[in-house]
Amino acid sequence: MSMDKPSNTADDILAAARSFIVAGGYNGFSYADIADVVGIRKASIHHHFPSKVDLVRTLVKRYLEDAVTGMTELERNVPAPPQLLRTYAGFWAQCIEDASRPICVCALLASELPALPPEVAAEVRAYFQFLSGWLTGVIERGAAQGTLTIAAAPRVEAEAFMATVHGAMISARAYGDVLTFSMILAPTLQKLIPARD
Amino acid sequence: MSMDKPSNTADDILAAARSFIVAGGYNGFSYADIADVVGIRKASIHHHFPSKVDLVRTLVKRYLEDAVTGMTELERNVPAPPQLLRTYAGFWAQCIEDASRPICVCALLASELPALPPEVAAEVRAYFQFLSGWLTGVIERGAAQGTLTIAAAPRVEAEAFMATVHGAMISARAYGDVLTFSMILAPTLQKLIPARD
DNA sequence: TCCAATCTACCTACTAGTTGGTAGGCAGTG
DNA sequence: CACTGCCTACCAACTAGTAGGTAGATTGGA
Repeated sequence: MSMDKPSNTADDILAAARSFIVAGGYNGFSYADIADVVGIRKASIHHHFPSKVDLVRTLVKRYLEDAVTGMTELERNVPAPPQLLRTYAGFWAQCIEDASRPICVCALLASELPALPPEVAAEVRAYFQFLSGWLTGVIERGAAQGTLTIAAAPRVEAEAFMATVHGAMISARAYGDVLTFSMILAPTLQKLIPARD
Repeated sequence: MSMDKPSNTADDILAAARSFIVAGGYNGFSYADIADVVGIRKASIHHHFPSKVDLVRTLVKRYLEDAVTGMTELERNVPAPPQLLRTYAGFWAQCIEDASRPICVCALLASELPALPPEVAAEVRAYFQFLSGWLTGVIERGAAQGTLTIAAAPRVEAEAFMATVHGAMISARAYGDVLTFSMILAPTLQKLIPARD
Protein backbone atom coordinates (compact mmCIF):
# COMPACT_ATOMS: atom_id res chain seq x y z
CA MET A 1 0.00 0.00 0.00
CA SER A 2 2.15 2.85 1.27
CA MET A 3 5.92 3.14 1.22
CA ASP A 4 6.75 1.89 4.68
CA LYS A 5 9.10 3.75 6.93
CA PRO A 6 9.62 1.17 9.64
CA SER A 7 12.48 2.81 11.53
CA ASN A 8 12.82 6.50 12.16
CA THR A 9 16.12 6.15 13.98
CA ALA A 10 18.06 7.09 10.86
CA ASP A 11 15.90 10.19 10.53
CA ASP A 12 16.37 10.98 14.20
CA ILE A 13 20.13 10.74 13.70
CA LEU A 14 19.95 13.05 10.68
CA ALA A 15 17.79 15.52 12.58
CA ALA A 16 20.18 15.55 15.52
CA ALA A 17 23.15 15.95 13.19
CA ARG A 18 21.45 18.86 11.44
CA SER A 19 20.84 20.72 14.66
CA PHE A 20 24.44 20.16 15.73
CA ILE A 21 25.76 21.29 12.36
CA VAL A 22 23.74 24.50 12.31
CA ALA A 23 25.10 25.18 15.78
CA GLY A 24 28.78 24.50 15.16
CA GLY A 25 29.60 23.12 11.73
CA TYR A 26 31.11 19.84 10.62
CA ASN A 27 33.68 19.63 13.40
CA GLY A 28 31.30 20.97 16.01
CA PHE A 29 29.79 17.63 16.97
CA SER A 30 30.68 13.99 17.48
CA TYR A 31 28.97 10.62 17.25
CA ALA A 32 28.78 10.68 21.04
CA ASP A 33 26.78 13.93 20.95
CA ILE A 34 24.27 12.41 18.54
CA ALA A 35 24.03 9.18 20.52
CA ASP A 36 23.14 11.22 23.60
CA VAL A 37 20.22 13.07 22.08
CA VAL A 38 18.88 10.17 19.98
CA GLY A 39 19.11 7.78 22.92
CA ILE A 40 21.16 5.01 21.34
CA ARG A 41 24.80 4.00 21.67
CA LYS A 42 27.57 5.52 19.63
CA ALA A 43 28.28 2.28 17.74
CA SER A 44 24.65 2.02 16.61
CA ILE A 45 25.02 5.18 14.56
CA HIS A 46 27.64 3.40 12.48
CA HIS A 47 24.99 0.79 11.65
CA HIS A 48 22.92 3.49 9.90
CA PHE A 49 25.79 5.67 8.64
CA PRO A 50 29.10 3.81 8.39
CA SER A 51 31.15 7.00 8.66
CA LYS A 52 30.70 10.64 9.59
CA VAL A 53 31.20 11.56 5.94
CA ASP A 54 28.33 9.22 4.98
CA LEU A 55 26.11 10.82 7.57
CA VAL A 56 26.76 14.41 6.55
CA ARG A 57 26.78 13.65 2.83
CA THR A 58 23.35 12.03 3.20
CA LEU A 59 22.16 14.97 5.25
CA VAL A 60 23.21 17.58 2.71
CA LYS A 61 21.95 15.49 -0.21
CA ARG A 62 18.53 15.23 1.40
CA TYR A 63 18.67 18.94 2.24
CA LEU A 64 19.11 19.69 -1.46
CA GLU A 65 16.35 17.26 -2.47
CA ASP A 66 13.98 18.92 -0.03
CA ALA A 67 14.92 22.32 -1.45
CA VAL A 68 14.26 21.11 -5.00
CA THR A 69 10.82 19.72 -4.18
CA GLY A 70 10.03 22.71 -1.98
CA MET A 71 10.88 25.22 -4.71
CA THR A 72 9.00 23.22 -7.33
CA GLU A 73 5.90 23.11 -5.20
CA LEU A 74 6.27 26.76 -4.28
CA GLU A 75 6.46 27.73 -7.94
CA ARG A 76 3.28 25.77 -8.63
CA ASN A 77 1.34 27.50 -5.86
CA VAL A 78 2.79 31.00 -6.16
CA PRO A 79 3.91 31.61 -9.72
CA ALA A 80 4.53 35.38 -9.62
CA PRO A 81 8.25 36.22 -9.27
CA PRO A 82 7.82 39.00 -6.67
CA GLN A 83 5.77 36.67 -4.47
CA LEU A 84 8.28 33.87 -4.99
CA LEU A 85 11.11 36.02 -3.68
CA ARG A 86 8.97 37.30 -0.83
CA THR A 87 7.89 33.79 0.13
CA TYR A 88 11.45 32.49 0.00
CA ALA A 89 12.68 35.31 2.23
CA GLY A 90 9.63 34.94 4.46
CA PHE A 91 10.27 31.23 4.87
CA TRP A 92 13.70 31.91 6.29
CA ALA A 93 12.49 34.83 8.37
CA GLN A 94 9.99 32.45 9.95
CA CYS A 95 12.60 29.71 10.50
CA ILE A 96 14.96 32.15 12.17
CA GLU A 97 12.31 33.83 14.28
CA ASP A 98 10.96 30.58 15.70
CA ALA A 99 14.52 29.21 15.98
CA SER A 100 13.57 26.01 14.17
CA ARG A 101 16.25 26.48 11.50
CA PRO A 102 18.41 29.38 12.67
CA ILE A 103 20.67 29.23 9.60
CA CYS A 104 21.00 27.39 6.30
CA VAL A 105 23.02 24.18 6.68
CA CYS A 106 24.75 24.76 3.37
CA ALA A 107 25.58 28.39 4.02
CA LEU A 108 27.30 27.32 7.22
CA LEU A 109 29.11 24.39 5.62
CA ALA A 110 30.18 26.53 2.66
CA SER A 111 31.91 28.92 5.03
CA GLU A 112 34.19 26.11 6.20
CA LEU A 113 34.37 24.45 2.80
CA PRO A 114 38.18 24.01 2.57
CA ALA A 115 38.12 21.88 5.72
CA LEU A 116 35.24 19.65 4.62
CA PRO A 117 35.66 16.11 3.29
CA PRO A 118 35.47 16.42 -0.52
CA GLU A 119 32.28 14.33 -0.76
CA VAL A 120 30.46 16.75 1.53
CA ALA A 121 31.96 19.77 -0.20
CA ALA A 122 30.60 18.54 -3.52
CA GLU A 123 27.05 18.29 -2.14
CA VAL A 124 27.30 21.80 -0.70
CA ARG A 125 28.40 23.16 -4.07
CA ALA A 126 25.46 21.41 -5.71
CA TYR A 127 23.09 23.17 -3.33
CA PHE A 128 24.53 26.57 -4.18
CA GLN A 129 24.27 25.83 -7.87
CA PHE A 130 20.66 24.76 -7.58
CA LEU A 131 19.58 27.72 -5.45
CA SER A 132 21.42 30.21 -7.61
CA GLY A 133 19.91 28.66 -10.73
CA TRP A 134 16.41 28.75 -9.31
CA LEU A 135 16.73 32.39 -8.22
CA THR A 136 18.19 33.31 -11.62
CA GLY A 137 15.15 31.76 -13.32
CA VAL A 138 12.72 33.59 -11.08
CA ILE A 139 14.45 36.93 -11.54
CA GLU A 140 14.80 36.41 -15.30
CA ARG A 141 11.09 35.72 -15.57
CA GLY A 142 10.19 38.66 -13.36
CA ALA A 143 12.36 41.02 -15.39
CA ALA A 144 10.83 39.80 -18.68
CA GLN A 145 7.34 40.33 -17.26
CA GLY A 146 8.26 43.68 -15.80
CA THR A 147 7.26 42.54 -12.32
CA LEU A 148 10.84 42.83 -11.09
CA THR A 149 13.26 45.71 -11.53
CA ILE A 150 16.84 44.65 -12.02
CA ALA A 151 20.01 46.69 -12.39
CA ALA A 152 22.30 43.89 -13.55
CA ALA A 153 22.06 40.53 -15.31
CA PRO A 154 19.54 38.12 -13.70
CA ARG A 155 22.36 35.77 -12.73
CA VAL A 156 24.19 38.58 -10.94
CA GLU A 157 21.05 39.80 -9.19
CA ALA A 158 20.33 36.24 -8.12
CA GLU A 159 23.81 35.79 -6.65
CA ALA A 160 23.55 39.11 -4.85
CA PHE A 161 20.15 38.18 -3.44
CA MET A 162 21.40 34.81 -2.23
CA ALA A 163 24.49 36.39 -0.69
CA THR A 164 22.36 38.91 1.17
CA VAL A 165 20.13 36.16 2.52
CA HIS A 166 23.12 34.16 3.77
CA GLY A 167 24.85 37.20 5.20
CA ALA A 168 21.64 38.23 6.96
CA MET A 169 21.47 34.82 8.62
CA ILE A 170 24.97 35.32 9.95
CA SER A 171 24.24 38.85 11.16
CA ALA A 172 21.07 37.69 12.93
CA ARG A 173 23.22 35.11 14.68
CA ALA A 174 25.97 37.59 15.52
CA TYR A 175 23.54 40.08 17.06
CA GLY A 176 21.49 37.35 18.70
CA ASP A 177 18.49 39.19 17.28
CA VAL A 178 16.12 37.13 15.14
CA LEU A 179 14.47 40.24 13.64
CA THR A 180 17.72 41.38 12.02
CA PHE A 181 17.09 39.00 9.14
CA SER A 182 13.77 40.55 8.09
CA MET A 183 15.16 44.03 8.68
CA ILE A 184 17.93 43.38 6.15
CA LEU A 185 15.71 41.64 3.62
CA ALA A 186 12.98 44.28 3.55
CA PRO A 187 14.95 46.88 1.54
CA THR A 188 16.60 44.19 -0.55
CA LEU A 189 13.17 42.98 -1.72
CA GLN A 190 11.95 46.56 -2.08
CA LYS A 191 14.71 47.34 -4.57
CA LEU A 192 13.73 44.37 -6.74
CA ILE A 193 9.98 44.82 -6.54
CA PRO A 194 8.65 48.00 -8.20
CA ALA A 195 6.35 50.15 -6.11
CA ARG A 196 2.75 49.67 -7.07
CA ASP A 197 1.49 53.26 -6.98
CA MET B 1 64.96 53.68 21.68
CA SER B 2 62.33 51.79 19.69
CA MET B 3 59.52 49.62 21.01
CA ASP B 4 61.24 46.28 20.94
CA LYS B 5 59.47 43.22 19.58
CA PRO B 6 62.01 40.57 20.51
CA SER B 7 59.97 37.45 19.79
CA ASN B 8 57.61 36.98 16.90
CA THR B 9 56.66 33.44 17.86
CA ALA B 10 53.40 34.60 19.41
CA ASP B 11 52.59 36.42 16.17
CA ASP B 12 53.52 33.35 14.15
CA ILE B 13 51.13 31.31 16.27
CA LEU B 14 48.36 33.85 15.74
CA ALA B 15 48.98 33.93 12.00
CA ALA B 16 48.87 30.15 11.78
CA ALA B 17 45.72 30.04 13.87
CA ARG B 18 44.09 32.64 11.63
CA SER B 19 44.76 30.66 8.50
CA PHE B 20 43.42 27.50 10.13
CA ILE B 21 40.30 29.31 11.35
CA VAL B 22 39.47 30.82 7.98
CA ALA B 23 39.82 27.33 6.54
CA GLY B 24 37.72 25.41 9.03
CA GLY B 25 36.50 27.43 11.99
CA TYR B 26 37.17 27.17 15.70
CA ASN B 27 37.04 23.37 15.85
CA GLY B 28 38.88 22.94 12.56
CA PHE B 29 42.37 22.97 14.01
CA SER B 30 44.39 21.79 16.98
CA TYR B 31 47.48 22.90 18.87
CA ALA B 32 49.34 20.13 17.05
CA ASP B 33 48.43 21.67 13.67
CA ILE B 34 49.80 25.04 14.76
CA ALA B 35 52.92 23.51 16.27
CA ASP B 36 53.65 21.85 12.92
CA VAL B 37 53.52 25.01 10.82
CA VAL B 38 55.21 27.29 13.37
CA GLY B 39 57.98 24.77 14.01
CA ILE B 40 57.74 24.54 17.79
CA ARG B 41 56.34 21.91 20.12
CA LYS B 42 52.72 21.77 21.13
CA ALA B 43 53.46 22.58 24.77
CA SER B 44 55.29 25.76 23.80
CA ILE B 45 52.08 27.22 22.42
CA HIS B 46 50.62 27.00 25.91
CA HIS B 47 53.49 29.20 27.10
CA HIS B 48 52.25 32.02 24.84
CA PHE B 49 48.52 31.26 25.04
CA PRO B 50 47.54 29.20 28.09
CA SER B 51 44.39 27.86 26.46
CA LYS B 52 42.79 27.67 23.05
CA VAL B 53 40.19 30.19 24.18
CA ASP B 54 42.99 32.64 25.09
CA LEU B 55 44.54 32.16 21.66
CA VAL B 56 41.38 32.74 19.66
CA ARG B 57 40.14 35.54 21.91
CA THR B 58 43.44 37.35 21.41
CA LEU B 59 43.25 36.71 17.68
CA VAL B 60 39.75 38.15 17.29
CA LYS B 61 40.49 41.07 19.61
CA ARG B 62 43.51 42.01 17.51
CA TYR B 63 41.45 41.49 14.35
CA LEU B 64 38.99 44.10 15.60
CA GLU B 65 41.76 46.49 16.64
CA ASP B 66 43.29 46.23 13.18
CA ALA B 67 39.89 46.92 11.64
CA VAL B 68 39.42 49.99 13.83
CA THR B 69 42.80 51.48 12.93
CA GLY B 70 42.39 50.47 9.30
CA MET B 71 39.00 52.16 8.96
CA THR B 72 40.21 55.26 10.80
CA GLU B 73 43.18 55.60 8.49
CA LEU B 74 41.04 54.87 5.43
CA GLU B 75 38.63 57.61 6.41
CA ARG B 76 41.52 60.08 6.73
CA ASN B 77 42.87 59.27 3.27
CA VAL B 78 39.60 58.77 1.40
CA PRO B 79 36.90 60.84 3.00
CA ALA B 80 34.13 60.56 0.36
CA PRO B 81 31.47 57.98 1.29
CA PRO B 82 31.18 56.39 -2.19
CA GLN B 83 34.93 55.87 -2.32
CA LEU B 84 34.95 54.54 1.23
CA LEU B 85 32.44 51.83 0.32
CA ARG B 86 34.26 51.07 -2.91
CA THR B 87 37.60 50.83 -1.15
CA TYR B 88 36.19 48.58 1.56
CA ALA B 89 34.67 46.24 -1.02
CA GLY B 90 37.82 46.45 -3.14
CA PHE B 91 39.98 45.53 -0.18
CA TRP B 92 38.11 42.27 0.27
CA ALA B 93 37.94 41.63 -3.46
CA GLN B 94 41.74 41.88 -3.48
CA CYS B 95 42.15 39.65 -0.43
CA ILE B 96 39.91 36.99 -1.93
CA GLU B 97 41.44 37.14 -5.38
CA ASP B 98 45.01 36.73 -4.15
CA ALA B 99 43.82 34.17 -1.56
CA SER B 100 45.63 36.01 1.24
CA ARG B 101 42.44 36.36 3.32
CA PRO B 102 39.81 34.24 1.59
CA ILE B 103 37.08 35.14 4.10
CA CYS B 104 36.53 37.37 7.13
CA VAL B 105 37.52 35.60 10.35
CA CYS B 106 34.55 37.07 12.19
CA ALA B 107 32.01 36.25 9.49
CA LEU B 108 33.12 32.64 9.70
CA LEU B 109 33.14 32.55 13.49
CA ALA B 110 29.74 34.25 13.66
CA SER B 111 28.26 31.46 11.58
CA GLU B 112 29.20 28.96 14.28
CA LEU B 113 28.57 31.37 17.14
CA PRO B 114 26.41 29.08 19.33
CA ALA B 115 29.26 26.57 19.53
CA LEU B 116 31.93 29.12 20.41
CA PRO B 117 33.32 29.68 23.91
CA PRO B 118 31.49 32.73 25.27
CA GLU B 119 34.66 34.81 25.51
CA VAL B 120 35.30 34.37 21.80
CA ALA B 121 31.64 34.93 20.93
CA ALA B 122 31.73 38.28 22.73
CA GLU B 123 34.70 39.46 20.66
CA VAL B 124 32.98 38.40 17.45
CA ARG B 125 29.87 40.36 18.40
CA ALA B 126 32.02 43.39 19.11
CA TYR B 127 33.47 43.18 15.60
CA PHE B 128 30.01 43.10 14.03
CA GLN B 129 28.93 46.06 16.11
CA PHE B 130 31.95 48.09 15.12
CA LEU B 131 31.73 47.31 11.41
CA SER B 132 28.00 47.93 11.31
CA GLY B 133 28.47 51.22 13.15
CA TRP B 134 31.21 52.35 10.83
CA LEU B 135 29.20 51.52 7.72
CA THR B 136 26.14 53.25 9.19
CA GLY B 137 28.20 56.41 9.73
CA VAL B 138 29.57 56.35 6.20
CA ILE B 139 26.15 55.80 4.64
CA GLU B 140 24.55 58.42 6.85
CA ARG B 141 27.13 60.95 5.76
CA GLY B 142 26.81 59.99 2.10
CA ALA B 143 23.04 60.31 2.22
CA ALA B 144 23.24 63.71 3.89
CA GLN B 145 25.70 64.90 1.22
CA GLY B 146 23.66 63.37 -1.57
CA THR B 147 26.63 61.28 -2.69
CA LEU B 148 24.83 58.07 -1.78
CA THR B 149 21.29 57.01 -2.70
CA ILE B 150 19.55 55.04 0.02
CA ALA B 151 16.13 53.39 0.08
CA ALA B 152 15.98 52.69 3.83
CA ALA B 153 17.44 54.01 7.07
CA PRO B 154 21.27 54.24 7.05
CA ARG B 155 21.48 51.57 9.74
CA VAL B 156 19.41 49.18 7.64
CA GLU B 157 21.36 49.90 4.46
CA ALA B 158 24.58 49.36 6.40
CA GLU B 159 23.42 45.98 7.71
CA ALA B 160 22.29 44.95 4.24
CA PHE B 161 25.62 46.00 2.74
CA MET B 162 27.58 44.08 5.39
CA ALA B 163 25.39 41.01 4.93
CA THR B 164 25.94 41.08 1.18
CA VAL B 165 29.69 41.32 1.67
CA HIS B 166 29.72 38.35 4.03
CA GLY B 167 27.38 36.31 1.86
CA ALA B 168 29.50 37.06 -1.18
CA MET B 169 32.56 35.72 0.62
CA ILE B 170 30.71 32.48 1.27
CA SER B 171 29.48 32.23 -2.31
CA ALA B 172 32.96 32.80 -3.68
CA ARG B 173 34.12 29.95 -1.47
CA ALA B 174 31.23 27.68 -2.48
CA TYR B 175 31.84 28.19 -6.18
CA GLY B 176 35.59 28.10 -5.79
CA ASP B 177 35.62 31.21 -7.95
CA VAL B 178 37.40 34.25 -6.54
CA LEU B 179 35.73 36.61 -9.01
CA THR B 180 32.24 35.85 -7.66
CA PHE B 181 32.81 38.34 -4.86
CA SER B 182 33.37 41.34 -7.12
CA MET B 183 30.56 40.19 -9.40
CA ILE B 184 28.12 40.35 -6.50
CA LEU B 185 29.42 43.60 -5.08
CA ALA B 186 29.38 45.55 -8.34
CA PRO B 187 25.56 45.97 -8.56
CA THR B 188 25.32 46.38 -4.79
CA LEU B 189 27.64 49.37 -4.95
CA GLN B 190 25.94 50.64 -8.10
CA LYS B 191 22.60 50.84 -6.32
CA LEU B 192 24.09 52.96 -3.55
CA ILE B 193 26.20 55.22 -5.72
CA PRO B 194 24.22 57.50 -8.05
CA ALA B 195 25.22 57.44 -11.73
CA ARG B 196 27.28 60.47 -12.66
CA ASP B 197 25.92 61.29 -16.09
C1' DT C 1 82.46 43.71 37.93
C1' DC C 2 80.95 39.46 39.40
C1' DC C 3 77.36 36.50 40.97
C1' DA C 4 73.04 35.01 41.98
C1' DA C 5 68.10 35.40 41.28
C1' DT C 6 64.80 35.69 38.01
C1' DC C 7 62.59 35.52 33.60
C1' DT C 8 61.71 33.88 28.84
C1' DA C 9 61.09 30.56 25.58
C1' DC C 10 61.34 26.41 24.69
C1' DC C 11 61.68 21.30 25.50
C1' DT C 12 60.33 16.03 26.78
C1' DA C 13 57.07 13.31 28.84
C1' DC C 14 52.88 12.71 30.46
C1' DT C 15 47.67 12.88 31.58
C1' DA C 16 42.62 12.18 31.21
C1' DG C 17 39.29 12.40 28.09
C1' DT C 18 37.41 12.27 23.25
C1' DT C 19 37.53 11.14 18.39
C1' DG C 20 35.72 8.13 14.54
C1' DG C 21 35.54 3.46 13.82
C1' DT C 22 35.59 -1.94 14.49
C1' DA C 23 34.46 -6.75 16.18
C1' DG C 24 31.37 -9.64 17.65
C1' DG C 25 27.18 -10.89 20.15
C1' DC C 26 22.14 -11.02 20.87
C1' DA C 27 17.11 -10.38 20.64
C1' DG C 28 13.22 -9.94 17.65
C1' DT C 29 10.95 -10.53 13.10
C1' DG C 30 9.75 -12.17 8.28
C1' DC D 1 17.64 -19.15 8.68
C1' DA D 2 18.74 -14.55 7.57
C1' DC D 3 18.23 -9.97 8.42
C1' DT D 4 17.69 -5.73 11.09
C1' DG D 5 18.76 -2.92 14.83
C1' DC D 6 20.90 -2.42 18.60
C1' DC D 7 24.22 -3.64 22.14
C1' DT D 8 29.04 -4.19 24.92
C1' DA D 9 33.66 -3.86 24.57
C1' DC D 10 37.18 -2.58 22.34
C1' DC D 11 40.93 0.24 19.47
C1' DA D 12 44.48 3.63 17.77
C1' DA D 13 44.78 8.24 17.11
C1' DC D 14 44.08 12.60 18.62
C1' DT D 15 42.36 16.41 21.95
C1' DA D 16 43.65 20.34 25.15
C1' DG D 17 46.28 20.82 28.87
C1' DT D 18 50.01 19.84 32.79
C1' DA D 19 54.47 18.82 35.15
C1' DG D 20 58.84 19.60 35.36
C1' DG D 21 63.22 20.60 33.37
C1' DT D 22 66.91 23.29 30.61
C1' DA D 23 69.57 26.83 28.14
C1' DG D 24 70.16 31.51 27.68
C1' DA D 25 69.20 36.30 28.45
C1' DT D 26 68.17 40.09 31.89
C1' DT D 27 68.34 42.20 36.12
C1' DG D 28 69.77 43.79 40.70
C1' DG D 29 72.76 44.01 44.50
C1' DA D 30 77.42 43.59 46.98
